[in-house]
Amino acid sequence: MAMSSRPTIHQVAKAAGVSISSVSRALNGNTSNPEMVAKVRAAVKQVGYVPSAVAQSLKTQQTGQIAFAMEDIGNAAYLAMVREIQPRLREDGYRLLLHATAADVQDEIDVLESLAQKYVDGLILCPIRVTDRHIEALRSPAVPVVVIGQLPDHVGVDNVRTDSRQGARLAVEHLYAGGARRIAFVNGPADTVPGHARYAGYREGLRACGLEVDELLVEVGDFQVAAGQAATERILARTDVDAVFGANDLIALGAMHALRSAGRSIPGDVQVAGMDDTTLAETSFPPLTSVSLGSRERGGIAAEMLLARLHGGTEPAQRVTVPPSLTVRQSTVEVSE
Amino acid sequence: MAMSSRPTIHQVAKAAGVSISSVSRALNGNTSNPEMVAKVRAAVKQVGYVPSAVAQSLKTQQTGQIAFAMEDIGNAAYLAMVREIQPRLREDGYRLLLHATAADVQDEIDVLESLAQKYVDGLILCPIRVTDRHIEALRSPAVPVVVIGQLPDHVGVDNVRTDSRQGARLAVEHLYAGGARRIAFVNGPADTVPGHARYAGYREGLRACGLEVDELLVEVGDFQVAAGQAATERILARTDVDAVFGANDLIALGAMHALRSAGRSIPGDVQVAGMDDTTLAETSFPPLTSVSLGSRERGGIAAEMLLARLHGGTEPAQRVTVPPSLTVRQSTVEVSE
DNA sequence: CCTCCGGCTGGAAACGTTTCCGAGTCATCC
DNA sequence: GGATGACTCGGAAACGTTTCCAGCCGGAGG
Repeated sequence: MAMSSRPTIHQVAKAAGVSISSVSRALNGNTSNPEMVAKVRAAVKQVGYVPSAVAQSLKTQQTGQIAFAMEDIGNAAYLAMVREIQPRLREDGYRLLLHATAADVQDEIDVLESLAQKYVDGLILCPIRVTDRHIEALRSPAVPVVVIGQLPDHVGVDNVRTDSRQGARLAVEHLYAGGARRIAFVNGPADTVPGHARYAGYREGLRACGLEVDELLVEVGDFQVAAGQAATERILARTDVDAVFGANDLIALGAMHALRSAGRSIPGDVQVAGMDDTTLAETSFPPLTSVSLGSRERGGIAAEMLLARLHGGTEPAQRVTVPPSLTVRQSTVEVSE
Repeated sequence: MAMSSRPTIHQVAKAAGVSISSVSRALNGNTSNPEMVAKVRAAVKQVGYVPSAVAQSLKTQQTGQIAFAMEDIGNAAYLAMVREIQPRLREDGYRLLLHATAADVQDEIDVLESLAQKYVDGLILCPIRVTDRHIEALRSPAVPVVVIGQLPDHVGVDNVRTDSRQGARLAVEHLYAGGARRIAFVNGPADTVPGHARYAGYREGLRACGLEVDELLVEVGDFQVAAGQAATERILARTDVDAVFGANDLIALGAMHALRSAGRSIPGDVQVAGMDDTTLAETSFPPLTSVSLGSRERGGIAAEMLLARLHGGTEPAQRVTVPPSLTVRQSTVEVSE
């Protein structure tokens, strides 16, 4: 168990009868002498040498690691990103470090500040809120950072975002087209960036359809199934609806449960739409119409941007916007034109 | 952007007018002189010093990182583990590294062998198959390893497992108690450890209930919704069933879709049960009865075991078995006794 | 034949810490 | 008052690599 410590490059050098510099060169392909390479290879195998990643990092100033920080990996949107990011990074030989911040601002700041420890070569960050302290910490990060999500214009950081406001509007318009006139909205916390944008999109969509905003139709909870269900029940208790738009798929799922319990059929009596287009939407009953915010795509793009920086890209900070799109399934009424 | 490199302990020493050893001591709490500490703190703030994690690692031989390797983070069972593991590790100051092996044996071996690079202090591994090469690589790992899943007895590695065979049996017996006599089974790949065990448990359960195994009732796909749906359709096309047991929740969800399409009510006409007791089971319609294999719990235990090793635990390899339990929801018939 | 040049090799200096060890300071105790 | 001890601090070695540099050798050219 407590083996003597692993062999170092010195033992290899001794076994091969050459200097450590020659071993290093042979292993890193900086030698043209095939004999030397063979000798070193043999010695490596003989002593069972594996280079120390830490020592290499110290010398080369690269760790081969990239961090991804988000609220909670349990959230399907972040999950989709991870599933896209990890393989891409791996392709380029990077390992992935996961930070779950639990939506704690201090945690996010900590992550940003700990970058100066240089334990990773780069960071992909999904802040749920953007505070002044975030902006301050993003001013000159110790390593390249890509932010996924909304960000004030003046922050000079690579950024990939979507337009969830526009997405919310799409959903509302679709529900309207399907015949809905009393469209309820169940939101997540209003003081989060997504919560704010989705609410704005909801109102915008109503206005575009010529409908008034009726606060009786709006409820807030968090971004979870139970909250969606409870919020929908509150709405049903006080007014009539013919559609419910959930600020994410979990909320919409909760809404479906509440509606079913109240004896409403979907989409016959009430249409339901969600947001994020996660696998939950595909597999729910009935399958849920959902606004796709391109999570996978955003993850992939963020990874590409970060890798480009790490490969020496030095152009000014980029910004990419992934447009939302609507995936229509059976929880809403589709109008063929 | 390309700032001059971050200040080192040397700049701090110079700024404070003391030696680097004093700086190190002051920062690590090995100094009793408060003046010295104050002076150093001030200098640190002044030059904006943050210690290099890499250099510290090299010197202390610890990285503060732990790896978790599993098939696919998209799998809800692994997700549950991660959500349990990450906060626990974080409590003790460890960062989490994620490896998704895509069920590739070579990948898993690579992870094990790369441990010799010492880029992490420990590993939690969820192998989907256990080959001789696994066992060989586990013989004397460079850092402590905890395996989640079945493992031959003679492998001297900390191990936390569940009894999915027993779990499958529980499900079958529950379906039988609810009145089912033709209980179909939709499995994942039979050559995986879970696939094998669950099939064995299914047969065992039937036998315990005095039922015969009818191969017409058994189908195999992979552990996904679509496969579960397709497999269920194949079964329905050739025989009658009054219950379907899916080898995981995704399969069971697919089965529910297939049954509904075929016009069967759940649980009236056909009962359905799944396995893993993921959030999907809670949120599906109707909520899915599912066998819990204690994923969260196993993750937590694995984390504890690993941390115990890292804190110097030197007792022989432990094995913990988490018993399966049944979570009954509306997709099956409960018999009150 | 001597010089110059190019290619390999080995020694040594980094990378940024922690920690061992010896030297110095000060107070205490005989 | 001098020796002894307890403490603190600075220098230097170490952790395991990569890479610069100088030296060596052989071959080619004058």
